[in-house]
Amino acid sequence: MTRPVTSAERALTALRELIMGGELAAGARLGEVELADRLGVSRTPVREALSRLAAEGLVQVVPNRGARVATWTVAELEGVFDLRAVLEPRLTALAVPNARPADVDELDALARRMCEVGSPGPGQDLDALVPLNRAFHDRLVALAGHPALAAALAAAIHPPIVRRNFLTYDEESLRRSLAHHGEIVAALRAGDPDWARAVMTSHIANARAVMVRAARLQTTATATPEEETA
Amino acid sequence: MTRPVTSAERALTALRELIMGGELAAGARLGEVELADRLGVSRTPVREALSRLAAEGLVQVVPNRGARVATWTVAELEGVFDLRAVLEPRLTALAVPNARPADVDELDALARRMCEVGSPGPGQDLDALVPLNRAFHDRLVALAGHPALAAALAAAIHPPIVRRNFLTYDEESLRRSLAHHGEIVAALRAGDPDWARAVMTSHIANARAVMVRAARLQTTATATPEEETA
DNA sequence: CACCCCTACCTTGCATGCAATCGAACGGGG
DNA sequence: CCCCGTTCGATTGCATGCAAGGTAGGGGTG
Repeated sequence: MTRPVTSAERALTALRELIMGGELAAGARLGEVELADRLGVSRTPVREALSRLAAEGLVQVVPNRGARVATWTVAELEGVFDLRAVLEPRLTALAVPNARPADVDELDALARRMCEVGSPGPGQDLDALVPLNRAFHDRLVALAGHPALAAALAAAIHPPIVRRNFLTYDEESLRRSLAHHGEIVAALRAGDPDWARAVMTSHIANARAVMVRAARLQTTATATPEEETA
Repeated sequence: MTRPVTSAERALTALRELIMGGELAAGARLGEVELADRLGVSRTPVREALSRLAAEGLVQVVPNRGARVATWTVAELEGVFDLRAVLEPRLTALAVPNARPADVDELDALARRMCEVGSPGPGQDLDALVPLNRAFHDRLVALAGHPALAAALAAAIHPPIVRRNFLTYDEESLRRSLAHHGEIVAALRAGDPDWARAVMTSHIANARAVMVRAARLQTTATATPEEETA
């Protein structure tokens, strides 16, 4: 997570944010000059960013025909959650013996903060939840100390990632999800890998149910393919 | 597997081959101009290829300081095999219901061919084994019909992939490995996912033992860090 | 003699220009 | 009226030029 200093990296992160944030709709055309203007750089770093995003699976590039924001089907989304259901519990269990008290405290803080901004009431801010959630899971991934597993997870998740994640959670599922984070912290503190693994399994299953339902709604809602550039 | 038509794609595949084939040693410096000359293109497609290879994990890029062929430790290699031990058996089991007789025949042909060129004797050709093995596993991945799992696997494996894979197999392990391919074909024909999964689990465990041993030998042999460009 | 600084070269990073390719609109023929 | 060939426009793909940053080597000083 180094500060992007080169133009290419800025373009990369900016584009990622644009796509993940939903500002560039799925299937939207990504013209090089247009993006270059928008980001204030030349086409070269934009091309590099598009290339890397294509490798990540966030955009699809057809030679001589430009790039588009990647789309995914409900089946693909379900596949991703199948995979998360296998990998993330393992990863969580691996994190348990590596978690030092300071690490657990950090995760605890994140979990509590998520409960604050995620609970219904005046302080609710669902947009703030997304980065907190990423921070929580990233921290957990780092604790597992398993680069290959992390790479596999990143490769599988990046594409259909939780685009505008928590906006699709119903209240009950969201409460469950937030509770899971707290329970994972508890399992870490207890040093119980099996417990942590089980909670994460529930966590993914819960998320899966939410996302699949949302995807179904979305695809039926936008049955007519839309064509927009921004 | 489309024929690379653009220079960037040719550079990408060429570089991959160069690295995977061992012509570019791990840690070797990858100068843009040098590679451009070597591949007969300009620096632009080379840069793009390096970028994408960095995303794949085959090379490491430090801003303003160029790219090097990625190196990996024994621990990382073990991590990769941990992951394969989880993912590939699942994937194999998924392939079972999707495998049509024609597909099984194709895999059967590959397995038999591998036995031919892999068995000790006058016809032995270990170099020919590598592409056959890749074809076999790729075919299996395709049959599973699980893009996310395939992406995760590719992300995890690509880096420390089977570089000059079978050269490190001792005779007994190689025989086991070849037998596994045949047995997987049998499990597919029988339509038994559990059988297929079990064989693949053994297959990965066997490969793991071989690769880890080879990596240990190699790292102790080249204890002094070498610095070479080609 | 060791350490530090300064300079010069090399490499990367980015912008821009030109050629090739693709898509679409237009006109002609069936 | 519909279909096909052709031309024009737009966009990508690649090469090259220039500037910024980094590294290595040499000279000077403590």
